[in-house]
Amino acid sequence: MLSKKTKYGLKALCYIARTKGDIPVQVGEIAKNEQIPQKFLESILLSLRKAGFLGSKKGKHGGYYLRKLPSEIIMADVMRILEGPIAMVPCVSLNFYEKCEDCPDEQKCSVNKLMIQVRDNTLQVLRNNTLEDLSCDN
Amino acid sequence: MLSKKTKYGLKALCYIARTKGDIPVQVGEIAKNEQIPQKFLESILLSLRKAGFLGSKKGKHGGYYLRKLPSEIIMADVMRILEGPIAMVPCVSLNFYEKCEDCPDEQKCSVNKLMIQVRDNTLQVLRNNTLEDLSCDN
DNA sequence: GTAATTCCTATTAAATCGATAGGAATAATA
DNA sequence: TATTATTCCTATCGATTTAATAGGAATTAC
Repeated sequence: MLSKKTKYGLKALCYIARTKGDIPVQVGEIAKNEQIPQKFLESILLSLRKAGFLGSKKGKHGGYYLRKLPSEIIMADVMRILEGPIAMVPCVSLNFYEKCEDCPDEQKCSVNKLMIQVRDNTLQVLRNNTLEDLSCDN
Repeated sequence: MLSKKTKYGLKALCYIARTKGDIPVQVGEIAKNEQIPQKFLESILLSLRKAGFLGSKKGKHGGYYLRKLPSEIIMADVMRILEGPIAMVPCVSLNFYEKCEDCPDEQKCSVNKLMIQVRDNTLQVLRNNTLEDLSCDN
């Protein structure tokens, strides 16, 4: 299941993407319009900023803005920051690989084989979708 | 992330599938060979039995056996029993649909659109893989 | 210097997951 | 019939994760 963090984060990115203004978008405004707990959203946008997707301006009239074009923000990358590994088991994760302690031989593990397929298909979708594709204009 | 329940369940199904004998396979044997807590495994096999994948025999020399051919046991169905919904959000789940309380219009929700694609691609894999395909023979 | 905002850390509350406990029901067999 | 071995069932516990809240420091506009 998708965490609320990820869901909120994606919605916030969309919100920012469709705000065509010069001034940064404030957390309070997003929280209000997207019905997201403000303090929670603060921490989410902070991590998106640290990951390089967002820039911020502090103080009065501060807020967040995109640091790249929506078409350059790949969903796979966003998901990895917000949700963590895309793979369903660490032993098939490309970016968060970990060996399973209970599995003597990964090559022969049936679960491993299946989850590699799932991962590849999920990745295909997430790599081909950018923030622009989410049609945030509605 | 895949729950241990699902992982254990899949491994147990494989174990049973590759046991070519007339007598049912006992929980204790599977637990020992696959390094799964026995009591936990009991409850997992019980749910797989209730879902119709396994049959059981009680009492001495009892155990579990497959009720279908491995080639007839679809991974998507097993996953739904063990792991729950395949979709990452309830609003795009085919078998466990639920409306998002925070989303005014599903048709226009950007997260919804993305997750439908992820679901479809995941389903394609899980529907095309059966217990037989997990190559449990190794 | 005041108000408004991001930034940071800590804490709490709730939910879920993984595992355990204890025993009832059932069946084989000596 | 008694004993043993197994599935079956319910309840609970502990740990972890998730979602949300709290409080205030740092920064900036005016």
